[in-house]
Amino acid sequence: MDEKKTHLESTFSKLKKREKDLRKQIIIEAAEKLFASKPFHKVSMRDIAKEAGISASAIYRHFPDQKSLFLESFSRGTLQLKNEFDAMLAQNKKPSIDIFAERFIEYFTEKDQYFRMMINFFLEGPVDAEMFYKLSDIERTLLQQFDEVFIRMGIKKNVRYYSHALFAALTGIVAIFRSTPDKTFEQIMEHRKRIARIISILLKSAAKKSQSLPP
Amino acid sequence: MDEKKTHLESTFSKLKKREKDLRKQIIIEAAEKLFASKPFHKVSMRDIAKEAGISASAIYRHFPDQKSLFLESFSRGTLQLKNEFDAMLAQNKKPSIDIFAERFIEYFTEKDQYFRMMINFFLEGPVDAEMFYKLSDIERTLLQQFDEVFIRMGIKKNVRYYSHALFAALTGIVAIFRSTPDKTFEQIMEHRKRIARIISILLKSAAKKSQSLPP
DNA sequence: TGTACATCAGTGAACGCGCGTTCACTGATGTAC
DNA sequence: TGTACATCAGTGAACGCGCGTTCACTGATGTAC
Repeated sequence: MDEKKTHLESTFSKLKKREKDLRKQIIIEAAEKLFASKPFHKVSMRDIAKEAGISASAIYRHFPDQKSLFLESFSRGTLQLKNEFDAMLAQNKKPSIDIFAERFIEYFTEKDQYFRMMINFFLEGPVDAEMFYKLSDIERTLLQQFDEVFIRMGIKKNVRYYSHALFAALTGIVAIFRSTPDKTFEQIMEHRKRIARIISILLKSAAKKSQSLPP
Repeated sequence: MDEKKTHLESTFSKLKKREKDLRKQIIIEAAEKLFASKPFHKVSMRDIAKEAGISASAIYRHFPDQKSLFLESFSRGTLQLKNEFDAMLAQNKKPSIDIFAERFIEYFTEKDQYFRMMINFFLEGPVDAEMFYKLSDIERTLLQQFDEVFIRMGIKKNVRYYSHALFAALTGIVAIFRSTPDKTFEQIMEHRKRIARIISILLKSAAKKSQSLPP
């Protein structure tokens, strides 16, 4: 009886929690939509409220402040790529670095908001310690996944340098080749992938050489 | 007599022009100093005025608005690198791409303000047509200089792709590897150069292969 | 079943702030006669 | 040499605006007895 009551209570509070999460999700999705159309530091709480169909003050029932909202949006956004890379690593014993590079490009070309956020955090420094840890964590995770691919390709020395070179090059590619009035989304995507392929092929051939060298 | 008068007038007005330019320079240097310490969109006209030792409204005697001031600061800043690259190209018939890559890293590591500005313009889009042309011009010039180096190294096909790959990689390197409390300026510089060297060596070896292939 | 109370998402007005820019003005310097 | 006028860098107050956030309040829903 007592047990049953606890059980009911717990499912009930779970439902409530889920509802609350859904409300948060609506706000985050509104923010995300706006981030896609303008620089994220120009997205105001009033903008987000309007997009979500609520008043600005209501947002504060769900997020302590603007910074937390932005950060949560960003970490939800990038978590997905991390998960995809994990799945790719689990599925394929010896994956090629090409497909990781290509997926990176695809992902951040489609979710440009998050890319711009990432660069902004890099360039302007994180606002506080919490942000710093969360961002460092995301970066570290991506680099470790690249490391893993290079290790499985047989590289034994200086794996970190390969990962750094790849990560930097991919980031630069997305930063530089951007849509202009005379280029379509598809053309940008294609060009980014082409340049990314050049880099990953070069890194792969370097990796093969390093592999055949004596330890 | 008439001629002499004209001559005098012209040197006089030249003097006045120089004075005016010096005043502008003082304001730009004040802005530049502030850009080094915080995100440039957080640098206010009042900040700049205070740093320059004048009132905010006085700035408007020299620049029509904030955007023009920022743009002028940026284009003066990047012009220097363009000139250095021109000199390097004039001095050496067959320069190596390494030294261009290294100089790029050095330059933007020392003048991080301009790097952050450049990235910002890329990511958030130029404010108006004038800005767009000025920025496109700077980018095009840098790419052409890289093209020239690759051409002199003997590459005949797809030169543009090499330049794009290099430019993107270098940009990514400066964007990603940044100072943290536990890393000194020298360590950052060293790491950036190391990763840049990996990229430029890989591109160089690819260039050599492409050179030895039949046309 | 009915009543008093608690909880909490949401509202709209307001606060306080910093911003880019404008405006009327001052004072120094140069120019015309 | 003296006087009236023009030019222009610079000043400090003010304007108008948008921002993040707070506050007193409402109304719906659940809880206790």
